[in-house]
Amino acid sequence: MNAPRPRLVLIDGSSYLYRAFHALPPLSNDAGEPTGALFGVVNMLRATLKDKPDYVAFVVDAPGKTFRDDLDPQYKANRPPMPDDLRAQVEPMMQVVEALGMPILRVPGVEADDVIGTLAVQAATHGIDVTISTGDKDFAQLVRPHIALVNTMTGSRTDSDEAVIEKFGVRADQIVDYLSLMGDKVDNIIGVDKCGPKTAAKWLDEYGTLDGVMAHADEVKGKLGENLRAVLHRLPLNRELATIRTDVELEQAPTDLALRERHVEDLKVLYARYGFKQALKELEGASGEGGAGDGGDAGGASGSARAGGGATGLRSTAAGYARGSSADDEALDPALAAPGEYETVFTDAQLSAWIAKLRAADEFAFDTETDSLDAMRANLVGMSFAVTPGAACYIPLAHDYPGVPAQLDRAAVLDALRPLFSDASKRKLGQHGKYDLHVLRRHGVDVAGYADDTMLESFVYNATATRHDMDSLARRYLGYETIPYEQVAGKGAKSIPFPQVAIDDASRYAAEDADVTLRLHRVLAAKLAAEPMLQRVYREIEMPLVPVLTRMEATGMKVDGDELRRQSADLSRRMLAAQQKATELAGRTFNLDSPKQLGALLFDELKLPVLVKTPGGAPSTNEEALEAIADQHELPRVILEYRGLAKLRSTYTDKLPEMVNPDTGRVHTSYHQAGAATGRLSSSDPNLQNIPIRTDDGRRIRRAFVAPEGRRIVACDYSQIELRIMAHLSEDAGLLRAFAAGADIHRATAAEVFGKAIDAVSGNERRAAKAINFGLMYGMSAFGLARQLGIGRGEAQDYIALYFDRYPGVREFMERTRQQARERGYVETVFGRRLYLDNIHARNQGLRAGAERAAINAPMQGTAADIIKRAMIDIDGWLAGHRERALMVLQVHDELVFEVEANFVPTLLEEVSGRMAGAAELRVPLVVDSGSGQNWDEAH
DNA sequence: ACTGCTGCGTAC
DNA sequence: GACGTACGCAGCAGTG
Repeated sequence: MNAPRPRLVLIDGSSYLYRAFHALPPLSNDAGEPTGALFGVVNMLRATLKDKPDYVAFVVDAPGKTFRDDLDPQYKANRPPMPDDLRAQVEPMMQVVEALGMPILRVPGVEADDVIGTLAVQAATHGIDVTISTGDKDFAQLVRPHIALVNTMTGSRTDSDEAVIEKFGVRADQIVDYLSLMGDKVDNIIGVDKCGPKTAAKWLDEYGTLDGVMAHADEVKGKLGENLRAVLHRLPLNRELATIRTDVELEQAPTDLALRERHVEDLKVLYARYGFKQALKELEGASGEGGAGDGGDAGGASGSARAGGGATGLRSTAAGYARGSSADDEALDPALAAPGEYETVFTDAQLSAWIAKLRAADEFAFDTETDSLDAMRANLVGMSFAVTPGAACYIPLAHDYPGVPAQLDRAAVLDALRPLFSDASKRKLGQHGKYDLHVLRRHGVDVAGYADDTMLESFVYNATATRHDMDSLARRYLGYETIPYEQVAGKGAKSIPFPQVAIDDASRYAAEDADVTLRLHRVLAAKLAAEPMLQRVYREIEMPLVPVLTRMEATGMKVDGDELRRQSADLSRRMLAAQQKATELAGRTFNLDSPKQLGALLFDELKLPVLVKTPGGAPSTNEEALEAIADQHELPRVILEYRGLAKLRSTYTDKLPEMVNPDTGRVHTSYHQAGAATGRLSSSDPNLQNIPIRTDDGRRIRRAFVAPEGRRIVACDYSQIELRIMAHLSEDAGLLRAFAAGADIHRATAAEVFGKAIDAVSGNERRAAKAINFGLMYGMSAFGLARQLGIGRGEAQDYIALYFDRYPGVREFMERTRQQARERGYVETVFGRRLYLDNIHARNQGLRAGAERAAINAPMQGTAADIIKRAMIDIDGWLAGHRERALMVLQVHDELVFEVEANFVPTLLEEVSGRMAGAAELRVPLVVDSGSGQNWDEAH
């Protein structure tokens, strides 16, 4: 054997201090000095010294700038100052390190990482075995022969390429590229939005290096692909920032770092002072295992209040930007990005002057600032206005902090503004104005003439760009960087409510909102004007829908909270029974909610076969997987039972009662008008578009959506609307005939495909036909159909071939749609709404196939969305004369729900059905089914 | 304590 | 790899 190589341990001091601080409870000594982090670090140091390294260094950052700061002024710009409780532990830590006899390295102008990197490489090339002791994954890039990482907090050791691959999914030489893709929040390195370890590893596996990923960026589909392309230009900089230098000038060589004699007396004093009993005992020659210090106070619970201090709805969501559409490659006008001049209105004279300006204009932009993101609870804190680009004002109304300047009276200001807001001929414009309409309405101001909304302009112009918040739009269409909300109000737990934001800061932020909205409108209105069909979708569908949705949200729906709580109790009881049964069957306890633990139990311990994998490659425990092994063990069935119950309770019966607004006693969902690229609405807080209906337990939840005394719930839904649209678009003779005859479309399809008379179709055949019908609309393959029906792939292929044989128009329609997507880069709905497909020409087969499936689905899903939106606008207009008797309360894609006076039900059914059916003239009739009852379940 | 990702499941 | 569009829950790993 060779002589043992000498060993060098390089300790990443800052990393351990911070990690120990976060990982350990906030311990303190008898004098009340914080000691948690110190305790962690000291234990780590003692463990390190037990192995008796030949050389050792404790490396920490020196204050001052480094080359990374020069590369990127934003580097580490987000870092909050060190918490006081941690700062207090730094000096004691250095004293302990010193007393232990460890050399301390703190090199001005060089980050600790680079000191460690340089020493490690030098030592390794001079016959020394190096261990880097750190909790920071970035160091994985240094792993190579004779350089290993160890994390003594977790006990993990990474000492080979295999170990790096096992941990990160990439080789050590790919780590820098991997980090560049993910970015680093704490260092303020902007990576690819939504790209985490899995995605980064997948891309690097596929394309080898960062350069490879960048070269193939146009093949990556979906939002991730957009996000990747958006930050492409930054990635080389990220690589530089993430690369640990191994060539900096240092005064010390590795061999200068011999461990010195420890200073026992100093250590005794320090250990005693901070209460490290175990360490003290060891020092005094005794030994023993045991208690790791007295527990201090446990970390205090924090409020779970939603992030307050919201401004304009989407405005305050996180940044992150998407590439502009394929339709707007023009250069941006630099004048658009110039800073604005803003005025804060404190006096009546200033207010009068601004009102005069607003009166003189045809159109103005406005925005509200509030103390909550929830429009149904938010209080008005200030308002801003803009009439000409670059000039805006902010009127503070309810800022409240010590020394706050006198502000105008809120009620008086609103009274003065009311005539402007109620004048429908005065065009108002906003960004996500539905939010502001709610706020003003709740403060006694009804807005008429809400004429333009930049979020909706952007959505109609290019729905593929996923973000339509103001910050993203300003960046994309103006080249303008807005002031982030976090900059004025802080972020997360440290954020302050908007009323406490200094008026000066609030003014810059809020006035900018109105100014930028106006600038954006100028740009986007011109773009839309150049596309007459899109212009119509915007003018005739999206804008008129805004007040309709506002009314529906404001109305809300009555929910019987007590009924839901009873259901929760019942579900809990049954969950407990399932859990006990599962424990019995497993022979041990485990967390039924943890797919990881469940997978280990089923597939490792019980050795059940893995028939389904997750997209991440792990054995799946989803419903399909559990069904597949349910005949081999009792446990999977019990898990399925538990899952079903847990889902209902956690998502619905527990949560919905919490969401009842105390002022109205109802739940007020938010509809997101720019939510789904196809033009559908989405619903959140709570999402009322995914309330269960398929199982009996699920459907019970709908019984809690009730009508008040004397009223009924009425539900009207389109029958098979997307298939009817497919018939319309494909003009397939067979499909048109079936719908014209009013046939049960799945049964009719089965009769055609299986060559039988309508009456001879079996239940199973109808089920298969239904799967084909739906599958086709989603672009499903034979493989998918086979899986869905549990049949062979060949058989599934036969069904599909037979289908296309009987309905050749459908095949042609699908080919035509793909063709159009390829030629023009987009597909459109019957009403001209467009969806761009960024990946339709991707070289990557999977991405391209995905884009083709989306292309086939979008015209049908989108046309259905257009139709029901038109119906809603029409119905809302009719309901204007009947507000006391009937309210439109919900939309669920192909269904509208109303709350109606009992004696008005027949009228409403007739009117609504007629207006829904008449919302479009297609080659097939639109059929509407409806029902009524005391609750939403009965109405079906 | 907080964030983001993963796995899963609900709707149309 | 294999079915389109959403929202949201719990677990979990990572994090100065």
